[in-house]
Amino acid sequence: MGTKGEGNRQRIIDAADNLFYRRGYNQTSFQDISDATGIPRGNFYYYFKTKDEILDAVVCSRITELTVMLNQCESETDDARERLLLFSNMLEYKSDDVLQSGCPIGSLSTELAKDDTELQEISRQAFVLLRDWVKQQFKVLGLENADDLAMDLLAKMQGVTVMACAFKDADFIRRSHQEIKDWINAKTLN
Amino acid sequence: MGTKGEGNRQRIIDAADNLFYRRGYNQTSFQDISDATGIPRGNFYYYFKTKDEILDAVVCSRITELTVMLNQCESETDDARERLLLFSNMLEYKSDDVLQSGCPIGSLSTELAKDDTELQEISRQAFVLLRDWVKQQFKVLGLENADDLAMDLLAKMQGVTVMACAFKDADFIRRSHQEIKDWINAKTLN
DNA sequence: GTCTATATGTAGATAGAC
DNA sequence: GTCTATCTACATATAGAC
Repeated sequence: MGTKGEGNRQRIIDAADNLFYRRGYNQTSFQDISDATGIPRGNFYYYFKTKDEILDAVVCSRITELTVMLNQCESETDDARERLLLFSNMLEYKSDDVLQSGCPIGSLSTELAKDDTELQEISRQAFVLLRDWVKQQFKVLGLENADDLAMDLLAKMQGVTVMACAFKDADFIRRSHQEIKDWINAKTLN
Repeated sequence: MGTKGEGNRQRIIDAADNLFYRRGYNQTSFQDISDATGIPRGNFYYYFKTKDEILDAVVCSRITELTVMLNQCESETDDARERLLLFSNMLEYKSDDVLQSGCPIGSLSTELAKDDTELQEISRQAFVLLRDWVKQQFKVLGLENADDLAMDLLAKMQGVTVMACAFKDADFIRRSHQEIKDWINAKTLN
């Protein structure tokens, strides 16, 4: 029992995840999610009481995916510096999506900052995860200001994303990614 | 003739400008603008045929304001390096607004990237103005890669804005602003 | 669990009186 | 130029049959 239901629940989350990224949270309607999944609108309320709850589930899903991605970075190398370089690769790896829709986490946070405060707090959880992980890598490398460096790295990546998306400039992503890798090396190589 | 009308037109633009920034373009309704101005909804269509036209007028208005601000930077000093430093001050000067709603230009561009392509092109005009002006300052200082440096500076400011807004962190703005000023000096002082 | 029908509100846009 | 009334579409959400 419940297997079919949980399958549908996940399909709703996956479709919403994609639509929230490509069109934005406020611009995504239940009809859009219904069209993408084939599941009728009214059925959503069996799984989620409100649209906010779908957002919450989407952010949880993203956090799970990010955790998997960060674990892969950790399993690929024991060197925290190399882990940070792998993490920064995401920028160029997701280049096409970034140019079209920006950063899934950054753009959601920016959008929800203009709505109710509670909604932005939900979206912030994903940033907290990344910030803590990056901080931990700098910490392992013996750097005192690990949290500041974590904020700096995330800010660099967000800034590149915003400008590259605004100007649809893939070359800027490539060039900036290289500069970010140089910065990571400069900070962590002694 | 027309004087009262143009006054109302500007009041609509100013209210829309503020609301587009604080709530976002898509989340701002004609009713919101009506409430803010006291001008009835239906009246808007005398001045603008569509909501898109209001957006266009708002972006034009912002470009005018930015031009004034950039002219002030130019009139304050003949040194392009100092002009860039003055420009970067905007980040800290508008700190409260940035924490609450992000960057008016960056957040609008990010939002409209998820709508129709034409809308984002409208919002991009403001970024083009800033990019060209910053580029010109670097150029005057004899730097070869002036356009790259302009993109780098804008990306830095956008990144700081996104992260500071996400974490509501005024200290991060202050610290990052100092680092940006150091970067400008490092690039332009020989 | 699934789906249809519908309630209720509000969006952008229009028509036409004044 | 100004304002009211209204159109059509679509939003979130609910009720209840199956």
